[in-house]
Amino acid sequence: MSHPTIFDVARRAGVSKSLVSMVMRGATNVSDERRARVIAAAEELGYRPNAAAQSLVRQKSFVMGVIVSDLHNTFFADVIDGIDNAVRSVGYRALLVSGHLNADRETEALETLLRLRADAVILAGPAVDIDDVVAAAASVPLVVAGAVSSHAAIPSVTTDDLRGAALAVDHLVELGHKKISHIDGGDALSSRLRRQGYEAAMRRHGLEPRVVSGSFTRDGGIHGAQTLLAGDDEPTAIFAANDLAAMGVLSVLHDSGADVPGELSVVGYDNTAVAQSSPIPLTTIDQPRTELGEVAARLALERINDGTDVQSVVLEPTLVIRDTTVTPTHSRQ
Amino acid sequence: MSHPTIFDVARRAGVSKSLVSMVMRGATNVSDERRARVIAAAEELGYRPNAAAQSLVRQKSFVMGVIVSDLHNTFFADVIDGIDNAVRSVGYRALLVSGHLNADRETEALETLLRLRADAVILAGPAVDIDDVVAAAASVPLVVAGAVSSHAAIPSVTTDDLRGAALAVDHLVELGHKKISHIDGGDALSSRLRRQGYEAAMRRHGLEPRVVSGSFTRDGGIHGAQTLLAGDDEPTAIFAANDLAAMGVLSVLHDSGADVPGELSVVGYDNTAVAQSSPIPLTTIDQPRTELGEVAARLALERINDGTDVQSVVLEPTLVIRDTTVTPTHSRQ
DNA sequence: ACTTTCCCCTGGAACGTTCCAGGGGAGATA
DNA sequence: TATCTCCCCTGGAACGTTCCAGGGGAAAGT
Repeated sequence: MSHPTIFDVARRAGVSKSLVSMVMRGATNVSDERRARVIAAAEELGYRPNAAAQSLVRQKSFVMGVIVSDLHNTFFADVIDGIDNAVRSVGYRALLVSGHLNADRETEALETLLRLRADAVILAGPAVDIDDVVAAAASVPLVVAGAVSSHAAIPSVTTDDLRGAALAVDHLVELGHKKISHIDGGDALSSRLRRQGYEAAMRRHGLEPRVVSGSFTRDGGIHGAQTLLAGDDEPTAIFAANDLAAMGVLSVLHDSGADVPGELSVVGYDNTAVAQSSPIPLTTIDQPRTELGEVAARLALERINDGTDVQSVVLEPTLVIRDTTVTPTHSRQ
Repeated sequence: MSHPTIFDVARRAGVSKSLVSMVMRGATNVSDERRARVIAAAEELGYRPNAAAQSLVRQKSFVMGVIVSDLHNTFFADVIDGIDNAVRSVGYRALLVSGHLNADRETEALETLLRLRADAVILAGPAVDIDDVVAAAASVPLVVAGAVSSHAAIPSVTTDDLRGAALAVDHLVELGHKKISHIDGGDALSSRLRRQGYEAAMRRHGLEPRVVSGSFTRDGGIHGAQTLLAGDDEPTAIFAANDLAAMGVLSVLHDSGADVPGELSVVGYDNTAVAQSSPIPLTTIDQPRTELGEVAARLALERINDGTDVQSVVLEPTLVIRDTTVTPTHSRQ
């Protein structure tokens, strides 16, 4: 049950602990014969270096701590893939702690990672008040991924929500739509940006924006769609705050017998799994999630290595055209 | 940037390192005055105990390692919630490593956790060949969650797929369906069990089972549904291997203009987010995911504490009735 | 034959904790 | 006054590594 140490290996191989250490770290100035003996002994005993002891003496853990605000959101799965890739290639390991969408739990997660002496910490979509985190940032490089950091000392990597909303509007306008309504996502920062992007793009096209309030949930989409259908000036296209809300819109349209996309086009945001697996695959805005993680990891690694401050990064979203958007039918136009 | 140690705190508080250690661990036999001084000093310096050093000397890390086979699958998000809850309440921390649905990466993840000297490891839905893991099980308690372990030395926690399939069939039969087809999920163990459960339940009701091959993906559902619709004996209900496949079925039915659930009822499996957020919310079989994690964590903790071997556990699935299943229309019956 | 060089190896100190044996001093007891 | 308790505190050893200074011996140079 208990773990063999470097001494156990040394004894079995008939060499000193130092020689075992050298072999394990791949030093070159070791005779082939001794090296083979050490490797054999280590194998036989099932020896594994104790990372805690290594971390202590090396003053470095080669651990990239990652706090995942919400594991239920597959958005972060891709971000983590990106982090993991970037980090593995330079000999680091990504260790994840779940934040459970809860500020206290995130603070706790950060504490755990700091005690473990992670060399840097990436906050993936933090819900925690960033000010609580700033103090910690004094002892470890910190990077925020997928949310804007409100604090200058903490760099963040995000995508451009203003631009994403413009992409959606441009696409619909190009198809010939003029009456394009937006169901917004509430008070969250990214919701505000998407709304502003929508409004600006509409005006740029000489169209009148029309926003109804909603949320980042299926129900938000349902309410928004109901409001829009009840009005006397039905739109020909709806741009929802995210995919979940778009699914709500689709369900209202399905129940009311409206034909999608024949009568009404729908665009979501985020390109989540539901957008793909929906009965009618959803046109949506994609964020480069994996890249988001990769860039965040790179920033963090840079800060570990030279300690210099790094800039925040904003990445470009893209449009993914699927089956919920077409040219509006003439009768409705 | 660098972290203060127990000595820094001791110097600032004017006491010995041992006293600081005692205060940090909440020992009672310390005078109030000294305790206050130590706490103040620790606070001022931003002192955080070094978990690596603690782990070394205590010969215990209070880390529960978790290998998550697939972060993109929200199934595991709930499992992890369960693990985290169970583990936190006894002073442990769950540290996650992503397996990226890849046997090599999982082996690597296990290696990482073993080097960190996690006190136990939970494999959540492992894709790795369990035999590769058995050797590791000699040095650390191991528990498999959400998949059946083929090895006696490694206990597992799963839900009863045979029973889940029976639940689906019973529900449809109760509604009056007789022609119930199953689109299976391929070769995976759980797919086989669901198919067997379906077949057994059908025979129990005196009905003839009809299985078409598919997979655990949207495409699998699409192909299966196309096969069924092309045949001359259309079913009145389809039981898909999982929710994703069911979404594929729904999309084929949507395209062909078939009314769901009026003409055809559909049942999925897993109760994933798509089941809820689908335009027509999906009737499906739910696995007690959180409980799965909790039980796995409890088994692991038991093995840490008394080292005795523990039994595998099988939990009960439940039926979640939503909008894709109704009594078949007379004309079709 | 003596020194130098080089290769391969070794022991000791250090990393930041915990825990244990023991010590100083105040108050109680004789 | 001398002894005993008890409370609070301290220093040292240990945990499993890495890294450094240095050592032994063979080969090479003088």
